[in-house]
Amino acid sequence: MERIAEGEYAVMEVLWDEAPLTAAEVAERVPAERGWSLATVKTMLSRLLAKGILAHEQDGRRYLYRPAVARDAYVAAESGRLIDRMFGGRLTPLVAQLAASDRLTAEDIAEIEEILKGLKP
Amino acid sequence: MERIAEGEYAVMEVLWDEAPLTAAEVAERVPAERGWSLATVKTMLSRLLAKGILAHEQDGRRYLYRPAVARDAYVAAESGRLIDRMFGGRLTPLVAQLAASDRLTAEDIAEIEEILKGLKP
DNA sequence: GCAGAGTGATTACACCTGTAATCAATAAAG
DNA sequence: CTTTATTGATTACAGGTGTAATCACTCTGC
Repeated sequence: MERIAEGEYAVMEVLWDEAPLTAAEVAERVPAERGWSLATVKTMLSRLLAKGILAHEQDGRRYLYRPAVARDAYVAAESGRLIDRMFGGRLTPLVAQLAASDRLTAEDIAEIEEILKGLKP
Repeated sequence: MERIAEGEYAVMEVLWDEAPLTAAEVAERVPAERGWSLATVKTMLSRLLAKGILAHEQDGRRYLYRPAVARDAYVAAESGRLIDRMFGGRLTPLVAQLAASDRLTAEDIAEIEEILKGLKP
């Protein structure tokens, strides 16, 4: 699966949330902090199309864009890449790392334990 | 903290493992799959120096390179970025995601439970 | 002393990314 | 019909990255 650049990811967030949308609708929904022009959004859409991350269908004179890659699938791939690169492919050291850096609240811990319990046969 | 590009990361792995090293020594230790020339390694070293990720000390006619950023600190920062971007800053959905994608062995689960237990007051 | 090997510095170049502007076609408004 | 607004396509351009080659020194071995 092709990588999604940081900026492109902002566009995908929009379309994963709601699709299909026109270019203009996507531009409206991109977080305002980006301060993007419509032109910039259109560039992102073209690149995502070229990468096969988006698909589009004709709607009169314009296109409707929709994700061609599920968010879950992408997020799983990207997390896997990070874990492979930094933790030798193992999740345990990541958890240890985050634990050691105080990023886990008591609530997080409880939730994670819950998830893990559900995995045991 | 400046980002470390994918290729640069391979150089950092070497130096986090053993330092200080000369450019030639780093080149020897970079994974052979990369197929890098010495020149390429030197470029990486220069860029990492410019970014302040590496430091160097003179050793006669050449330099000895050593990390200026601890591996743990970098890995924590980078993991945090991913988690912020993809999981709204929460670790729980990451674990859920990985759990759902079959990346956790029974052993992993046990280890993570062990870690979490150690965190509880 | 001179030729060759090793070293950092400088330069190169294509591709990706962020951030658009411009263009050509067409639909909408008047 | 003619002007205007929309829309996708094409082009632009600087900065980062992968992947080096070349240059200018300077030790080392003869």
